[in-house]
Amino acid sequence: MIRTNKELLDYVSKHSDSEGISEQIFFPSQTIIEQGKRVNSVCIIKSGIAKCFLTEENGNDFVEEFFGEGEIVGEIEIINNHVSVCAISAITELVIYKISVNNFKHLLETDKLFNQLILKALSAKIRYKASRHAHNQLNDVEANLLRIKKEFPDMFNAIPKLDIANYLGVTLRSLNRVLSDLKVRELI
Amino acid sequence: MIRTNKELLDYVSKHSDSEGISEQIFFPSQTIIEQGKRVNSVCIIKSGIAKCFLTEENGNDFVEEFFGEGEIVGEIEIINNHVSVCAISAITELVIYKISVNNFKHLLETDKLFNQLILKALSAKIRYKASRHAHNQLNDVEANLLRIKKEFPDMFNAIPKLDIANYLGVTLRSLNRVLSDLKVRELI
DNA sequence: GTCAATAAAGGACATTTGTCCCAACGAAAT
DNA sequence: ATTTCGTTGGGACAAATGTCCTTTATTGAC
Repeated sequence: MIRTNKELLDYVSKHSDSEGISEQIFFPSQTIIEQGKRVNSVCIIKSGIAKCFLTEENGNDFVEEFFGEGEIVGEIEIINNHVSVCAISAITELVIYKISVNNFKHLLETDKLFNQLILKALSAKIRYKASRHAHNQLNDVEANLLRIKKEFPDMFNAIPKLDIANYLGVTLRSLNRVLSDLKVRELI
Repeated sequence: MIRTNKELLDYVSKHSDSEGISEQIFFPSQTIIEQGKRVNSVCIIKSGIAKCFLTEENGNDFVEEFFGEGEIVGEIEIINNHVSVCAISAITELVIYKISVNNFKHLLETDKLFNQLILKALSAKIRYKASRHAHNQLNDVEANLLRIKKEFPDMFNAIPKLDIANYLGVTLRSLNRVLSDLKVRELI
């Protein structure tokens, strides 16, 4: 449920003393990337949890993913030269490695290992999006909830309920209903 | 609604006389890639429409995307060295360019332009998956249907209804209900 | 030509989820 | 101390979607 990318984190922390990589701290609820805006650097999470989400015209949010250590954000926008489709904001306190656009492009072109790590990171994102959304669409809230709870039993202590509801694509009311029902049936 | 990638198609057709690229024809309902199996070549669609879908344990299908000219399949599995999460099958008659695993890896490492085209193709897949699934989760069937109908007005003549229902993540019954309701209200 | 399999259409009812409320609690600000 | 606001919890009802079943064409296999 919380995506990580250890290989990429290892690479970046080994190169973190280089000139092109800096560190930055964000506090809970701070925004790292805004939806619909141009991205001016790529970020890799050193520690903490962030949410990647999308706000629809009607004001509803959908949480695409929760990102943990080693996950990268902003790379898609730079590769495709587009504004961001999603917003990224900190859930816990967050430490990130920041790479400028030019540095990122330069690494991608000159560093074979980095290029491969990015290809792998993109492929991994597609894989888990595919299976996650298929599950989400094909099962009811209870099944989806039990599934993520299994992956991350402590989620309710780490992530606000509204974010979890938005990750499941349902209202907070529905999440609460399913939760209290599971408690009655002693399944949770 | 039907994804295409003109840039990639141009590249591949220019190189299609090289030794590493062959052509192959598939007929409607034939399988190009099986779910859960190792992939032994990358395919780029020259013409026709294919569906990329995932079958859950309960037997239900979810259609991830419809692929048209220039879309690539199998690259994710090779980059991440995994079995396929999805299956690919032909909806119309299909002509594909086939690149062997080794040739694909070789191109990725030695041809800067090809490398960039693959990075872009992966990023594009993530972008449209993100916005598509957010819409799907946050709106009802009617809204989702009208949205794809706008993109591809002729879809019901090109794609079986069950596939469209599985793309929307609902049952055929629900799709029919919405359709007849729209007809009554003369919105379709 | 016949038969099985597949696609399409929809009735009737059950279940799931959303909407609109109201209420309690705790954290942070004044 | 009071106020405000975000978070949590849930009742009552409405709306959306699923399940199960029946029917009608159509196509392809034999």
